[in-house]
Amino acid sequence: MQRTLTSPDYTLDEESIASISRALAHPVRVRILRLLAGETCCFTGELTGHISMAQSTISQHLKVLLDAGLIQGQIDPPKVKYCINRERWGLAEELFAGFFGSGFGPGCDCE
Amino acid sequence: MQRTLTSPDYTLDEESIASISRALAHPVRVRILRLLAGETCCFTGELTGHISMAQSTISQHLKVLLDAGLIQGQIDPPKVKYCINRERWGLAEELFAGFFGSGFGPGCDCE
DNA sequence: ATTGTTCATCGCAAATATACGATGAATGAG
DNA sequence: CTCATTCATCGTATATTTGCGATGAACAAT
Repeated sequence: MQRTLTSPDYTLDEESIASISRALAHPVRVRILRLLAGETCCFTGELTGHISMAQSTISQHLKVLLDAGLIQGQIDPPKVKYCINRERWGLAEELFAGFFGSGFGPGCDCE
Repeated sequence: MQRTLTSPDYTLDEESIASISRALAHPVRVRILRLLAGETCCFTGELTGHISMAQSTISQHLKVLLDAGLIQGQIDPPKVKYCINRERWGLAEELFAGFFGSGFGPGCDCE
């Protein structure tokens, strides 16, 4: 499937926001990030106990978060410890704050 | 396709973040929101000029943003004027700020 | 009534996402 | 070496997303 008819000229910011959003687009991934960021940071496969999904499915979701750069893994045999990628996390925070915080044009007379 | 094996017990916040994220998960929708939020309030037709996608495709993306509540439409025959739904926009801003701003657990010793 | 403009919706095709069980790889324990 | 544990990956099935052209609905102007 092609993405557009002609030009795919998206801003880096636009691509980044879309990319991070795709990673956040499933509630279970939001849940995982919450667990990692909030409570007991640096979890392992204890996620499997907290989430009631097949282990393979959770692993897939972790991969999505990894690919988005939002988390990082660290092998600690025979387990793997995951935690938030603070750098990327902070970048995401700024990106979204800037996006949602963008002002409204002066001529908006809707509603 | 089933969503989970057993419990779908997601928080309202988790669902909301996932839902809004799905709407932001395509760069062209981020672009559209930027145009609506930043510049002036737009008619659909002006978007057609700015985006180089089939009119039907743009209309579909607008529908996604509408369903997510991020924008609102106002008919002004024969055109339709779209603009940001400020209320929802502000709520999204808070949601994401709270999410990304959530602190890290004291025990994070990763990396 | 007919035409033109603007936008939404339908129908199709292809790509992605989601979930699961089964299997494979890596490692520590015995 | 063999076994158990932990996690990733493969293969499969189904659902959703994305894109387009074609068509439909609403309305203003003629």
